[in-house]
Amino acid sequence: MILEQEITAEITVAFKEAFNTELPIEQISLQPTRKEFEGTHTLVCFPLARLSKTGPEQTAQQLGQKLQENSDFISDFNVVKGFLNLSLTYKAWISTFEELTYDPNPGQLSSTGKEVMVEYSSPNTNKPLHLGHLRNNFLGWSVSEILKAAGNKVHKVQIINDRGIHICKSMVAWQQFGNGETPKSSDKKGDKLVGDYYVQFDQEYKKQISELEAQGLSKEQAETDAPIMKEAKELLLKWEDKDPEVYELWKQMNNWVYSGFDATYQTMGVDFDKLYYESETYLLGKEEVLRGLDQGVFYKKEDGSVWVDLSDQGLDQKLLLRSDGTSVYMTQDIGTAILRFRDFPKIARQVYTVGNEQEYHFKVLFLILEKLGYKWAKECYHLSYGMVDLPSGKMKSREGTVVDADDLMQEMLDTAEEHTKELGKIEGFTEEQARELYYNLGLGALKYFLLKVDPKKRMLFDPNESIQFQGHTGPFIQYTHARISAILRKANQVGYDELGDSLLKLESLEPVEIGVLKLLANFKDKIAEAADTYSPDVIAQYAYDVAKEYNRFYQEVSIFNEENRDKLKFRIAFSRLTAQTIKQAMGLLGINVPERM
RNA sequence: GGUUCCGUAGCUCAACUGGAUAGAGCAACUGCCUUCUAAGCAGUAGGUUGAAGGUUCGAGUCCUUCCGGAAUCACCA
Repeated sequence: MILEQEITAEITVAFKEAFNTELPIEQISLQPTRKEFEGTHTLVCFPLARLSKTGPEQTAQQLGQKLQENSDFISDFNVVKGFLNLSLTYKAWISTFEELTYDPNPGQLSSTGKEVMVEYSSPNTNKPLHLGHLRNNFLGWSVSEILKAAGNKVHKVQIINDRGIHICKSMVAWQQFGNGETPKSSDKKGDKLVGDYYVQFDQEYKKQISELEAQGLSKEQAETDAPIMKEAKELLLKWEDKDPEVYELWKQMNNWVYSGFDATYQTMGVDFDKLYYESETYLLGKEEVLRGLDQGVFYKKEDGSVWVDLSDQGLDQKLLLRSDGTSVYMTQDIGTAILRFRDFPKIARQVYTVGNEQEYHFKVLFLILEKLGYKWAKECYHLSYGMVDLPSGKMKSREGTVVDADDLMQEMLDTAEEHTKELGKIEGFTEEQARELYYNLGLGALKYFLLKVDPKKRMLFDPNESIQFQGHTGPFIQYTHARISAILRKANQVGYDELGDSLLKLESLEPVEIGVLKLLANFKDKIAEAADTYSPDVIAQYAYDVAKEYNRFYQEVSIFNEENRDKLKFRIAFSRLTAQTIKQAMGLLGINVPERM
């Protein structure tokens, strides 16, 4: 990246000399040279033709000439149409390598001095986590790491929707059908147990509705009259009144869920710095809505419900408080946002990692916060990601097509084990090391699969076709790292792992080596790009490119059979730098890279 | 119906934000293990970028109109 700055600087100078005109830096579009042409960097000269007052091709030609004459690191050039392809001297590449190798903060951009909050996960406490949550968590966690690497201080948080009618449904079902079942007594994960009662509530509810309908009630009437639903609503009221018995049950069932979630989070390898609970923020949201009402930002309808009118923004009217004074989803989110900026007054940006089905909700939320007079409202950002679809379409719990997070992760571990054993690669592994490897490979494959895709886009997951371990996958990249590790172990044994003054004595580089170096030099740029666009897929693609290019080198060039000792030492140091870069890039995705596999 | 997003090889995804002959992986086919790990490497084949217009040196990318799909528009969360 420093390389590109230097090239850009040289171009500016050369342009002025050649055409006697200033070339504004933003006009310089430097891009990687396509592999069918000679060179590594390409300057697009079409836009420059206007300034140079000659054709694009001539511009490129003259500019190339000047660069070659004046620059001590541009060795050659060629022009194809308006494209100026530049080749750099091997010395330029060696000094690039040197810079990277002795970089005291590899993979870490200098501090921006900014604090960022990233919210992700935020599940309901009535259903176990599923495939969609996996994408959400991996994304949010990875974006957090990328933002850190880009020089920000990051707070990872989530809001837990622990309050509301949904949890009351599980409570009612448990009271009616549970016979005092606990996670311990049934040996079930707490979130699964509570989830089962939620399903049971739904079944019972439907049964009661059809019974009532059979008795001649209308559908709407049956839905409100069903005894089990009445009971759930009653429970919610009691909860709001802090009825001790109800509150106790609520707490107990939520705790079951939390311990179940914790186990899942641990397997996923994600964590949080702070948790927010809806039960602790919704009252603040209510206050804010009432304050807004006083200030005339909102208005009240005859039935007592409170609304905001966003028709001047091209949106509709939106309910903020029900006629009975209870809060809705939006109310809680208003409270949460405000509380967060109170807790962390310095945060410059708040990122909400939430599915794209809620785009409208967040648009409205941010507008409301602005109307309430919060200046930071424009710093709120909805990191909207696409759903994970199954071949049959959307996941539907009613149709039993939900892919459970725990099950899927376990399946990945099993597949990893199967593959590894098939390949006969666990010689000399202890039981524990083998298990660790299966975990790293299984989760690596899963995380890579979910993160390599542009977050904004919906993606497809076919449960019948297991996630690949070959090709453009996590294990491919992990494998490259393991191979390099083997080389480094050997180098350490044979004693060639010190670079010494070998770099000074090198007289050439292989094209593949330059290919890898060019990629390695891009790492920080990629981090910046990924941070700017909240896109772990940029890093995923990058790690793949590095691994792919290194494998080419590995195949073409021998390390330990190299007779020239300086070359040999360089290749080892070069391999080490590659491994380090792969490790860091994969680390940003939450993927561990093994030393052996 | 209004709004927003999407449509690229048989399948899953890219394309440096308007740049060269649209690239990878999987699946298919052909080579490469007595040499640092073949979860690898090299190659063949596969495309009218949903369609038609337009903008310009240049369009998968921007504009218009169609076609097809998704999300959203609740006193649900």
